[in-house]
Amino acid sequence: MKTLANTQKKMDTIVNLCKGRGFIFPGSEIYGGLANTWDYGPLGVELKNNVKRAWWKKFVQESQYNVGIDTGILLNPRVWVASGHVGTFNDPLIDCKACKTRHRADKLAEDYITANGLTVNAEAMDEEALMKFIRGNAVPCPDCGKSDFTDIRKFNLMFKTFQGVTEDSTSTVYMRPETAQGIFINFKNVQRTTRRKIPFGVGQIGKSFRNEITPGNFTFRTREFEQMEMEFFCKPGTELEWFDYWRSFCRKWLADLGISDENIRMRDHEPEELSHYSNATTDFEYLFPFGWGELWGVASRTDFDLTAHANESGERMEYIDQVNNERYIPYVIEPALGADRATLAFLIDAYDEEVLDAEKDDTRVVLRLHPALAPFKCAVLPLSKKLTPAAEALYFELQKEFSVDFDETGAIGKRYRREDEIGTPFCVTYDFDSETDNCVTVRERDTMTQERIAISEVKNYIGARIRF
RNA sequence: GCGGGCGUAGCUCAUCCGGUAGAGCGCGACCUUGCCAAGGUCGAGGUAGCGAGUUCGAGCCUCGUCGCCCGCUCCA
Repeated sequence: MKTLANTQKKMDTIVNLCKGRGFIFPGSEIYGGLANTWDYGPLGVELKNNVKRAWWKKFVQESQYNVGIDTGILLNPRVWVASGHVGTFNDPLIDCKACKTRHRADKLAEDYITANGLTVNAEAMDEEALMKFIRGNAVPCPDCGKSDFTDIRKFNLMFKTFQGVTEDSTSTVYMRPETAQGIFINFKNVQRTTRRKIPFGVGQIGKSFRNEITPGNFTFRTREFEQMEMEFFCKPGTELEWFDYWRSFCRKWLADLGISDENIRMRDHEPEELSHYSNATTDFEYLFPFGWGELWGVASRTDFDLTAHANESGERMEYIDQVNNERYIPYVIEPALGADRATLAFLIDAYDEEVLDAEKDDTRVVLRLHPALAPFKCAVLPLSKKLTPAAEALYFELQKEFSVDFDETGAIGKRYRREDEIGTPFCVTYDFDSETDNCVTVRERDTMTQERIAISEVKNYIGARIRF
């Protein structure tokens, strides 16, 4: 079995499969679309839900440490002051009128100051001061050398909207750019109500919004996206042990769901690359057709967030260890995974083209998805339309247990192919003998092998094979 | 925002010099077959992105507009 190389051609193939079979559609299509928005279709929503379910199962349901939460997309704006998003998500941008390139005004000023050995501080300048400095010193454009810039425009990476019916500044709220802060601000609520002792974690799945300047690469980078994040609270000094623990845990989760080892790499951030709040960060990168892209960021965030919220809100964010009679602000390990990216990675990794007969140009397209992720767990296929009523009875029965497809049109081989293409791991064929022997043929996607199974056993047979 | 490309059926595309739209695949029905695609017959589906202009006549020429894609700027 040869896997198609991860090329742009493969990306196009995946996008077409997604559009053609109902995994992912371009957003707002009948209105001509809306750039970089995507809608999950009937198969896509099953796949993505399964990815989320698989995450929740391992990170919350089965975890001895963790619990779940679901917090608001709209939070008090001060949350974002505390987290630093209001400050750092505002980049002052200007365009060079001569060569039409775009620059960050603060960077321009800073570079000019360094180059000319000046002693002023660009960081301390506000918008107006920056503009004055750039115009006053005729700071040149690094691309064309001229000094002819537009005014500064603020580019806020947070989506802004208004709470209440009046659009005045006092009612401004932001749509969260990450789910993490909803967890931090509920740290005390969760700890108190669950009576958890450190270490423990809180997981959350939900949408986040970032006004990215350059989205793209299908669902890899979109302005509206879904995250699966966990904040794990531990005692200061133990954070690097837990950092390693959760890195391995994440790695195993990916492997267990069938992601190819050679398509995953772990990249540790260099000290100078680390965010201001982090003392260690590892990116899990997946080899997408467009190159290595971040899939999962595992960061040791120290006590940055809880301390920031303590300062901004005036609330104490300490944990009181009653056994050892000590109190401290916990350190945090954060594994943050994009649900859309993960879904895309699973799709790409599962995609396979199997040449069955080169001469006849006969190629089987197979999505080798882990059965737990597959949109349909099985398809019920009556061998003849005459058998539809009896096959339907089985279909309705199985549907109570898991998602099942039903297809009565076309040759049986063609129907197998259709199911292969959408990753259905099992096909249940109801034939003329089924009427008398009460058995059906269960055909497997990966091996194309068949087994005769009693109708009463089908539910258990498949049920046992789709578990994760 | 700038530069480039594109917009005809669900998909891929054709339509020669402007003469009121066609194929393959896919889809559906029926027949045939009856466990691994492509058999036969029939069929559904298009205001050529939208608008204006030129012309006797525009998918094709001109202008505008909308949208998408690719690059660049940027991405705690």
